[in-house]
Parts: sequence; C-alpha cells; structure tokens
Amino acid sequence: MNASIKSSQRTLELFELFSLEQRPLTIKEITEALGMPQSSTSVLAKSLVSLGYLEKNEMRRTYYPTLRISLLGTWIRRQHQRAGQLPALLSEVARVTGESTILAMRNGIYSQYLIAQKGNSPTRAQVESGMLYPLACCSTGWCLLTLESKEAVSKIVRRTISEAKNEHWRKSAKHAVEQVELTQNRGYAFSKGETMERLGAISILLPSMPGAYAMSAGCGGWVDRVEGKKDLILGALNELAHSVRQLKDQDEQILFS
Amino acid sequence: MNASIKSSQRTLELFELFSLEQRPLTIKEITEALGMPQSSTSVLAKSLVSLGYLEKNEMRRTYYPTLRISLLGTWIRRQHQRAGQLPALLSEVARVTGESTILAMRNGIYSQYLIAQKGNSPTRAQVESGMLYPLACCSTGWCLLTLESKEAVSKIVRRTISEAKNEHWRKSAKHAVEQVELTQNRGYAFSKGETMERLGAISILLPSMPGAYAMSAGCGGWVDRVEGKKDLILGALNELAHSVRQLKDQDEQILFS
DNA sequence: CACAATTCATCACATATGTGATGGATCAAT
DNA sequence: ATTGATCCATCACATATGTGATGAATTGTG
Repeated sequence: MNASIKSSQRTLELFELFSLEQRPLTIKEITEALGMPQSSTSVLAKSLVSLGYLEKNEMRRTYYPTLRISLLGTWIRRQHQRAGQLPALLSEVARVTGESTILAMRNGIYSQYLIAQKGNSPTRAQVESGMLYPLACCSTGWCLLTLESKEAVSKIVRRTISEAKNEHWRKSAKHAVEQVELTQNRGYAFSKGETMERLGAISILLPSMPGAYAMSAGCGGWVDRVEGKKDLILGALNELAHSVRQLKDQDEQILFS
Repeated sequence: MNASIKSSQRTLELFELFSLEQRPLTIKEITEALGMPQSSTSVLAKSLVSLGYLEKNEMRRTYYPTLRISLLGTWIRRQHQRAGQLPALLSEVARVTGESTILAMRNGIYSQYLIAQKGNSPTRAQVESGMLYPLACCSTGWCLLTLESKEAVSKIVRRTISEAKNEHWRKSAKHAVEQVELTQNRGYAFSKGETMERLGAISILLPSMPGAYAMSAGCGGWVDRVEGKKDLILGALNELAHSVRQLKDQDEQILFS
C-alpha cells in the first residue's frame, strides 16, 4: 500500500511480536517470526537496547522489552476505553461461537484488524492483528462505512476498484454501496465470499466515544458454517457491543466525577 | 558508539511524546517537541498512519495514536506483576510502610510512574502508572535530576516554570535546585507538599545498569503521616535499593562467569 | 575434549530514508 | 473577497540503514 518507513515498521512489529509471545526471544526467533534478515534483526535489537526499550540477557542471548515500553500505550486505555478488556471480550465471542473474532478499525480505504482471536473451527482465513482488507470488501468494512456519507462511500469504492490488488476485490467492491445500505438498515453486516472465496463473516459496529475512531467487531469462517450459526453469532456480537457500551459509560462517569 | 537507528528512535520518541501530552498533536508541535525537521515529521507521521498506529484528523490536521499502540506494552506490566521482581519489591515497601509506592522514570521534563502500588493508608494522591508530575516538583523527580548537570537542571526548572499547568507547581519549581542539591547530599529526596498540597513523599534513586534508563522509587501519602514514618520509609526504600542492587549483581555475575 | 552444528556480530556495498527547498493549502484578519 | 501568515506534502539529492557473506562465539554430542 502506501510507502512506510521500514525500520519504524519493524520496530513496531518487533514489539507486537513480543506482545504475542510475552517471553524473551532470541535473534533467530525474531528473525524467523518477522521474516527479516538475521543481520538486520541483530542491528535493530542492538539499537533498541541502547535506547532502553529492550534488555539483553547476555548469558541466554535473549531480548525482552523493558518496562519503558509500557509507557507508550498504557495511558491511551484510560483515555479512550478499556482496551485491556477488549481482547477478553473478543475471546469470549470466539469461544461461544467457535469462529474467529476480530476487532477492526478504518485505515484509509482499508479495514484493519486491531485484535484477532482465532476460533476453534478450522478456516484458512487470515486473521492476525494489523491485517488489511478493503472496507468495500468485508463485513467489518461495511459497518465502518455506514458512518460515512453516500458520497464518501462512493469515493472509497471507486478508489478500491482502481487500487485493489486482485480481481476478486475489484468485483466485490462493485456491490459495496448496496451492502452498506443493507448493513445500515438491518444493523449488522454479513459477507458471503466477498472478502475471500468461501469465507463469510458477520459484523456489527461498536459504540464509540465522540471524537474517538470507530471500530467494528466481526466473527466468521467458512461461509456455510457461519450461515448456520447466524443467530448464535449475532447474539454473541450484540452481547459484546453491550459490554463495550457499559465500559464506555463507566469511563464517562469516571471522567466527569 | 551508541549507534541507534534514527527512524526507530524517532518512532518511539513520538509515542513517548504522545504519552506526555496525551492529546492530538500537529506536525508542527511534534517537530518542535522532538527537534526534528518538519519534512521528516510529515513523512514519519504518514508512515505511522499507513501502519495503523496513528490516526489523522484531516479537518484539524492533528495526529493521535490508535488503540493499536496500547497492544505494544500493556501486557508487560501484567507479566512483571506475576513473574517480575520489581513489582513484588514495591508491594513489599507499600505493605511495610502502609503508604503508596511508585517506580518512576524521566519523560521530558516530567517524572512518569512506571508502576504504582497503593498503600493501605488513605490518600487523595493520584498514583497510577503512566501519570506525570514535573521532575522539579516531586521527590522522584529530584532524585532523577541528581543525575543531570546544574545547567541541565536549571533549564528544566525554567521550562517547568513557564509550562507548568498550575500555579502550585510553578511555585514549587522555584525551589527545585536546592532540593536536588539536598537530595544529592543526603541520598534521598523528601517532598512536603510540593507535588500536591498536604501530600509528601520520600524517594531514592535506584541503582541502574550502564546504558539502562534511570529509575527512582518513591513512597508517600499525607505529609504529616510520612514525616512520622520517615525512618520506616527510608529503611524500606533502602532495602528495596539493596535488593535491586543484588538483582543487578546477579545479572553481572552471570555475565562474566 | 574435540568436532560439528548453531547462533550471532560485524563489515562493506546496495538500498532506503532524511531533509532543505519549494509551492500549494489552509487559516486569520480585515 | 483579499491579503499575509502558517502549516504541511512533496521532490531530489545527501545521508543513514539494510543485508549477504563471513567468521567468531557458543552449544550440543560422543
């Protein structure tokens, strides 16, 4: 997509990896997990040690983040919402439904996964935090697009058609406007193969605070299985939305008390 | 010597700046705060937006971190809480003294709380991790300032006086230089109302490894109560420092064995 | 204790990024 | 609306960083 600064990206990817593994890692492990050359990993890790963000255990040759990184993002939870609880709530949806569950936000013309919890049922769906699918081509995206004007949606659809990486998305995007309208009317989105063939997902928009960016939650896997579980999934997602709403209300009370 | 990767460093500095300001920032504000060229800031911010770590408000031309950054470091405190030694050691100080105990590091002209353990005794003090008080206006800050040159301290004091959010801190900052000297001489800092009225705290500098960032530990509550417990608190803090020193030594022994 | 297999730090050239200059976009004031 | 002042995105060359190859350090094995 857009040009991004490689070492900046890798720095963040490295800390995301640690947040995934939550244990000391060797250069080799980082190298393999992030798919970058070993020499680059060595240099990056060394730099982060000298900046005080990573600690090196010379004996075991492992690296581990220092407490310092906790300052980067801890505050935002209190500010925005209780992000620490969201993963647990998503896991609950994944557990109840058996399907992969994600939290997504808009990024440009894409829907980007913030948190992903894999379900028990097998899929080939790519669900990892940071992944991007066009807003126009996935159920989480349609939810987010209900917040936009018709003109804005059209514009996004047009950009998607001209920029999409594959023919499948280009084709899906052509039906996006009606999908967004449908989502608007019935309160949830249901994709059936538009994102990836044979995969489907149901999504809803999550309540968001004024000024904060919108997020949607989705749940899905093989489309036929999802169709059979429709009511179960919708129920779980609505419960999630309800819990999030409660968290927001708590935050607002705290804010003004 | 300290070869560090520039864009990696800047990325982290940028998020630390947000953790300091905790509000949307413009390119210009970031440029000035971090002392980097405006064109570089633009490119970095754009890259971080495309990576999903920053959100741009096109209307106001401001940037703000997304929830995604909270995923980078939120887990590590929970981890330390369970397995790490520092939180346990701090809890011990809080238990023995009955007062709130914190671990702090420098962030800009502020002392920021890495870990906070509440004491049993009641206070109105705000002690939560991520919170900020001016270096010049709190005992943890005075400890950290003993590491700086007189010129650097004066500069920080001047900035604090001009930027402080309230009159109380502006007033406190005027006595910061002598407090830092006092701290230097007697080996501990003792604030008596400078941070918040009627509250006081005793702090000491923790031993740090070469290259690692400096941290100080503080313990306090209502100032008259703290004055009464001065020896108890100092004893507990010194024991903490001793334990930390031992941890470090262990690491170094491992290093050279 | 020697040998083989891993793992990692370092170097030097290929590539990516930083940045001064520029002008377009937006804002504030009349 | 018009002007002048800010603010910021972009470009092209200067600088910083990435990376394959290498061998040193460490670990595993008998």
